[in-house]
Amino acid sequence: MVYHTESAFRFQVRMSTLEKPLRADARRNREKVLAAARAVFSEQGVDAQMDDVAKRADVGVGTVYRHFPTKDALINALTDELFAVIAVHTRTLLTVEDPWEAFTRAMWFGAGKTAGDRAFTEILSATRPPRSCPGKEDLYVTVGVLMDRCKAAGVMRSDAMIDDIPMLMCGIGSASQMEHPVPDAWRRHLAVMLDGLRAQAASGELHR
Amino acid sequence: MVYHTESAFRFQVRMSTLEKPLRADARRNREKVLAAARAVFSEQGVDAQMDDVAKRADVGVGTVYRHFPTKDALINALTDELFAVIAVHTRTLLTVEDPWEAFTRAMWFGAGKTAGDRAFTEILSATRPPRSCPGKEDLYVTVGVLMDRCKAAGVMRSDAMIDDIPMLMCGIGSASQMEHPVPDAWRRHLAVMLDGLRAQAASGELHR
Amino acid sequence: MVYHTESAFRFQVRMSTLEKPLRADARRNREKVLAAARAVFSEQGVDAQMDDVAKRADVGVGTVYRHFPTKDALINALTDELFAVIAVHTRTLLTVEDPWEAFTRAMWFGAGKTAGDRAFTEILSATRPPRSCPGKEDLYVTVGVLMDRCKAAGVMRSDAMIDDIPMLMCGIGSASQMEHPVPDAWRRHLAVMLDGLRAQAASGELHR
Amino acid sequence: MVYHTESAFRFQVRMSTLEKPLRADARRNREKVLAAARAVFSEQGVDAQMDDVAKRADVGVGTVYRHFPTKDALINALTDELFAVIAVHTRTLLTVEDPWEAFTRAMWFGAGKTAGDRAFTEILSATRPPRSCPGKEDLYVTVGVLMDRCKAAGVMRSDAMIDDIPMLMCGIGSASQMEHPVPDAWRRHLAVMLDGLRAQAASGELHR
DNA sequence: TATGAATGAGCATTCATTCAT
DNA sequence: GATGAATGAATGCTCATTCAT
Repeated sequence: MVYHTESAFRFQVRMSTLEKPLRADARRNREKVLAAARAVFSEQGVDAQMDDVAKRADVGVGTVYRHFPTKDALINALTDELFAVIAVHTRTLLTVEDPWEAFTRAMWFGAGKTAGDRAFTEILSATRPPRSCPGKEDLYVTVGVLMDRCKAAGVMRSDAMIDDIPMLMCGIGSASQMEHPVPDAWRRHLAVMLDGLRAQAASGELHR
Repeated sequence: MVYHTESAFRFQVRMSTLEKPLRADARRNREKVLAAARAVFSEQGVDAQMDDVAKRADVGVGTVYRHFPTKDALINALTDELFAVIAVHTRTLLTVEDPWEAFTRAMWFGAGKTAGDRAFTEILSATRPPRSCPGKEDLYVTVGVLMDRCKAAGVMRSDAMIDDIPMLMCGIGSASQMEHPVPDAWRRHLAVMLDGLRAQAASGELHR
Repeated sequence: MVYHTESAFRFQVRMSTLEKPLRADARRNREKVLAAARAVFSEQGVDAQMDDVAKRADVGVGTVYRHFPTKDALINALTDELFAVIAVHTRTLLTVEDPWEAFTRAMWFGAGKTAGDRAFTEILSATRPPRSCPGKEDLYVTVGVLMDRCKAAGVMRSDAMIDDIPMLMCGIGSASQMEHPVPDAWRRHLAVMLDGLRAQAASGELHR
Repeated sequence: MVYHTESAFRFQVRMSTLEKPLRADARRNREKVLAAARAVFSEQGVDAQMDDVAKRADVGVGTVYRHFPTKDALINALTDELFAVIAVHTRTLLTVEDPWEAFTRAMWFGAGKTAGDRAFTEILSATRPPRSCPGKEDLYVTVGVLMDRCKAAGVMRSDAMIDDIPMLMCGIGSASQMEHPVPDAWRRHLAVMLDGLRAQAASGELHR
C-alpha cells in the first residue's frame, strides 16, 4: 500500500509539473536553492538579492537562474509551495470533530508558517498584484468549510467572512516582525483574534 | 499679544529643533515637501523615490534634501509627526469617563491613521531598527494609562500588554493593504481585535 | 533674412521636440554624450557598451541615461540624426541642374556618412525591426525625385527602384569595414555601383 | 572503388587535420553539430547562442564543445567550409570558355552562398580580425585568374582589383538582410554591380 | 537659496565555457 | 563520449545623494 501510494504521489507530481525528472544532482541543487531562497526571503523580504540567495545556497547565480528564470518566478515558487503546505495540512483538519478546534488548529498552523516569513507576509499584503495558485484556492475552500461548520455550530460570529482570514493572517505576519518582550508574540496576537472571532465575543456587527 | 504668542511659539520651535527660524518661503517649502512625502510614501511605501516626492511637491530634489538630509530623515520626520498626531489625540481621551470607550476610541483613531499608510505600516513592522520619538513615547504612556484603567474596571483581559497594541496596529496596517470585498475592511479587523481584548472574551491565558 | 531664417529654424526645432530648452550645462553634456556615442557606436557597432559611451563622454552612466532613457533610444537618436543630416543635404541637391550629377552627389554624400559607421550600417541591414523617422522619410522622397529625373532624362536604368538605394548603401557600409589595400575603398565600391546604374550599363532586366 | 575513394578522402582529412579518425557516431555527431550551427548562425548571425546550436543539433552543449573547443572555432569551421565550397565550385569554372561568363557565374554562386548567411556576412565585414583558410586562399587565386582573363579579353574594367570582389560580396551579404519589395533582391544588387564592372561601363578611374 | 543635472554603486539577468554524472 | 547542470564575469539600467548653475 505504501509503495502504491508513494508511486501515485510521484506520478501526480510528475504529471502536474509536466517536467521530466531532474538528474539527482540537479534536484539536490534545486532543493538547496529553494531552501536558501526560503531562508533569505523570509528573513529579508522580497527585496533580498539573488546573489545572496546564491551565496546562501553555495551555488553560482547562474544555477539559481537555471532553476527559476526570474526572481519573481522564484518568489512565486516559494509562495505557492507555502500555500500548498498550509492547504494540505488544513485539509487534514476536516476530519477533526469539534469545529472550533479544527478551525483554530488551522489558524495556528497557518500563522505559524506566516509569522517570521517576511516575503510571504509582504506578498500577502498585496503590494504586488495578487496571484492565484492551487494551494491558495484549495486553502480558501477548506477554510470556508471550517468556518461554515463553526457558524453552524454557533461558535463563530456569523458575520465573519472567509476574506477576513487572509487579512488577519497578513496582520499577524507583519506584526510578527516587530520587537516584543515576549518571544513569538504573534501567538498572543492570534489568540486575541481567535477570541474575537468567537460568537459570544461579538459586541456588535462587523463593518460592511 | 499676537506677537507674544507667535514669539513663544517660535521660541518653542527653536528650542525643540535647535534650528534658527526658517524664512517664510523656506517654511512653506518644508510644508510642501512634507505634504508631498506624506502622500507619496503612504501610497507607495518606503520604496517610493525621492524624485517622486520632489515632483509631487513641485520643487527640485535639491530642495527636498535641503530640508531633510537623507531619505531616512524624511521618513522619520513623517513617522514622528504621525506618532505625535496620534499621541496628542490620544491624550485628549484621558478625559473620557468610560475606560473601554476611551481605549477603543484611541484604537479607532490610531488604526484610522495607520490603515492605508503603507510607509508607516512598513516602519511599524520593524524592517528597520525601531526608533524612539517624543510622540511615540508619549503615546505609549497614554495608552498604558488607558489600558490600566480598563483592566482596573475589569473590562479588558488582564494579560494584555502595552506592547501588544503596536503589534496589533501593525497588523491592521498591513492587512489594510489587502484586497477585500468590503471597503475599509480594516474596521472589521479592528472590531474583532477589540472584541478579543475584552475581559469576557478571554478563553485562556495569552502566550508568554 | 539670415536672422529670420535662423530664428524660424530654432523655433521649429523647439516646437518639433516639445521640450523646454535645456540648461546650458545640460545641453553641453547632451552633446558630449551624443558625440561620444557617435564615436563609440560607429566604431564598435550596436554592441558597444553604455559604460564605454559614458567613459568616452567623460560623464557617469547616469548622465547618459538621463538624456537617453535606454540604449535603444540613444542609438535611435544617432540614427535619426544621421538620416536627418543626409536628408537635409540631399534636399539641397534638388537645385542641381544635371540629374545624374544631383543623384550621384547624393549618393556620394550618403555613402560618405554611412561608410565607417558600424552601428548605422548594422541598423540599415535590418537586424532589428526597421524604424521610421522624419529624416528617413524625407530622404526617400527626395531620392525618389532625383531618380525619377534621371530616368526621365534617360541616364539611369529604368528598372532601378528606390528600394535599391538603401540596399546598395547598406552594402557599402558593411563593405567599408573590410580590409582593402586601397584606403577608403568604399569609393571604388560606390563608383562601380553608380556605373552599373547608368542606363547604358544595363545588360538585361533586373530580377523582380 | 567506393571504398578506395572513401579511404583516400579519410586519409586526406586525417592528414589535413592531424586528428585520429573519429568513431562513426562521433563523426555523425560532428556533422549534426555543423549542420545545426550552419542553420543557426546563418539565420541569427554570430551572436546566436551555443545552447541554440546544441538544441538544434539535438545534442548537449558539451558535445558541441567536444568537437569545437570554442564558439570561435565553430564559427571558423563554418566559414572555412563555406570558403572551401565556393572555392571548389569556382575552380570548376576555369574550364568555361567565355571569360565574362566564367567570372559572372563565379560571382552568382558566391553571392548565392553569401546572401542570407548572416554570420558569414558579419565575418566578411571584418568585425573580427580577418583569418586565412585554404579555401579562401584558393578562391582568391582562382578569382584572380578569372578576372585577369576578363581584363585580357577587354570585357572588365582594367582598374578592378581582386580585393574589390570580397568587398562587393560582403556588401551583397549585408544588403540581403534588408527588407525589399522584391524577394531575393540581392540579385538586383549583384546585377548592378556586375554591369558596373564591365569595361564599357567605366565612366572614370576607380579611386586609389 | 532653489534647481535639477550628474554621479556611480548596486542589482537582475545572460551566456560562453567547464565539469560532475 | 555524451550530457546538461553549474559557473560567474559581463551588461543594461536604477536611484539615493551631491553639486554646479
